[in-house]
Amino acid sequence: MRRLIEGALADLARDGALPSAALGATFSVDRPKRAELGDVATNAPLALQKLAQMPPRAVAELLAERLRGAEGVREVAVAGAGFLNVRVTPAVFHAVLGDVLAAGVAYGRAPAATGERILLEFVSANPTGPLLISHGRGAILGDAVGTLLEAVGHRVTREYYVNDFGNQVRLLGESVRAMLEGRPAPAGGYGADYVRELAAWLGANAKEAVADPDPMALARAAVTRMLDGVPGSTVLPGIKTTLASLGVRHDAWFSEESLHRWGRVSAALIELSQRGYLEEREGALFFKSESEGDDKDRVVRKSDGLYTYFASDIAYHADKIARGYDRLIDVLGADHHGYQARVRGALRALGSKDEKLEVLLYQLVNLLRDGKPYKMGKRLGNLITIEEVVDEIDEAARRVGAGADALRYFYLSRRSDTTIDLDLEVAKKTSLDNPVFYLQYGYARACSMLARADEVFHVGTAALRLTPALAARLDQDDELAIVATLGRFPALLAEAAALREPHRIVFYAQELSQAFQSYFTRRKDDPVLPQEKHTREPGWEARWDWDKTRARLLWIEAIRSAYGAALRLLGITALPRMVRLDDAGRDGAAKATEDDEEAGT
RNA sequence: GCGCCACUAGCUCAGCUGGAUAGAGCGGCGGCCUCCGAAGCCGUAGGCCACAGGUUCGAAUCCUGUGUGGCGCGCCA
Repeated sequence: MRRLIEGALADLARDGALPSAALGATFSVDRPKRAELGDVATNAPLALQKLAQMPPRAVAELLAERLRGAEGVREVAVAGAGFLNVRVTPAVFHAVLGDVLAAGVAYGRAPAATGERILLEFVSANPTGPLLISHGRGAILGDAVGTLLEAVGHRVTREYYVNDFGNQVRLLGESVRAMLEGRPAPAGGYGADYVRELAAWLGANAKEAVADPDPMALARAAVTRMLDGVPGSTVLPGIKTTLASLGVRHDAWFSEESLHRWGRVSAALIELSQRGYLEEREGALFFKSESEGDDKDRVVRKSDGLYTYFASDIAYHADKIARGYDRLIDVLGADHHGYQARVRGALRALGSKDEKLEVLLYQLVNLLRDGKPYKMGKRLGNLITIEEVVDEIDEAARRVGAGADALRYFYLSRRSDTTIDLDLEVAKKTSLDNPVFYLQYGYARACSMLARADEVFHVGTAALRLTPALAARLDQDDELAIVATLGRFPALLAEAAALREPHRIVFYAQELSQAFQSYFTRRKDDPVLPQEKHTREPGWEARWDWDKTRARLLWIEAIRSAYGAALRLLGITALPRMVRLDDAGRDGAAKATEDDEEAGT
């Protein structure tokens, strides 16, 4: 439709009816807010008025004249100050339906590997403790952004940067050692339950690391356990396991320690030094990031001779560039936003284009309990892990995966730049009222109708073809409105990917589900499939309008495809059917969970 | 003090690359199951879009300022 309008404008310019300067204007081509106005609306006349130096209504009239008679256009109306409302022919809707049916769950996707090579770094939580509920946001956001980018044709490497070097890791090792020897944890060390479990396992299974005089040997063994988990432990399932249970995937695990081991850190610093970006002051080595737009210069080597975290970060980003990516995306929590300037500065100082780096910042998750701030601390021993929240919801919903779906929905349904309040009590109490189940229910309902059509009436959509005659049987406004919604999906997906905003997909899926479910409830008197009251009359089969049924089944199949595509992008399970939890069952399940918890405390 | 992010219905949030009468879920009120899944649907009440200026034919949307809240400003990671 946009092409049609652009074409019409170009024609007008060529004919001299419009100044060619007017072609530079940007305008919208959308569905009007009120469906009765038309199928497609554009504000082009309003947007063009300045450049065209004509009143908008005059532009609108010219454009309307040009569009009338164009293929697919049924009716054009000039409205308001200069809007153009267009009604399209049924053929346009049918073409959309054909596209969706042909593409299936791949609907809306661009051909693979047609875009940029992107390195997407996310989570990268310190491997000194289990993943907490607050880490979930970065994990799920990063994963969903990765999926979106892939869907529009980019080649994405998802990477977890493992901070297995430096103070924190050393302290983890020392805390384990202290635990093994019955001493209290060192200052700033770790003393939570999971360290006890970690120490017990390492003491029994990693004798070489325990015996090694190098304290880093034990620290490294501990990090490996934090990532892989302690077999059979619920306290320490392992970061990789937790991410897998959320459906979060990484392609690569990049070790910070390896940068040091292979001399990458010193090499990067030498490079900076040769370019005149390093300066020694008071015994420490500074990177002159202030000259590259940072607030102040940053230390890369402390006066005690040890490199800072930032030093490895320079080397890490230099390495990413060297690996040949077109774009580096770092998904970071808002508490790291200060990093951008210095890392950007370092890339620029190393002679790379800093525009390659894109920082996707997400605001933090505020934990509340009964409306009051809930402070978590590794030393307080009150850590809320992803694992435990997910398990609890799984149990309440009586399905493994329900917790991951609920958490993914929770995090993905909000824009990344707003702070989230997560009330643990409310989250538990309302886990079964989570809107994610609404999304899944709509999908299950579509599947269930298709299955019933196939099994009971032997009308499988796989064997059906959308012929023009069949397509013409879809003529109701609400049916065509949903087709129009399906038609929007590819553009929406492209936009969501470009803006790195998965929440747009959530709201789209919600809208689709709502329109779909509303349709069936409102049309109880005009069912797609024959009902009992029809089938008990002899000879009903000859009287039933099977073509209408076939047309609508294909329509449902198309909805199911787009719907499934959206859920897949979000990483939310598309369930072909959902086990009904009646009110008693839901209460019972919720109650059982509470009881269990009390028993466990 | 400086920087980043936000402020939209009672609550949680969409809408923000300017466009027509600002939307959804939850909660409130009132309806709808002998028939395609009621984890559903329909209706209804509820809004100085934080505030003040500015730009514009047009501002929830862009700019400036103010207020409130979150986060950051280590020779920590």
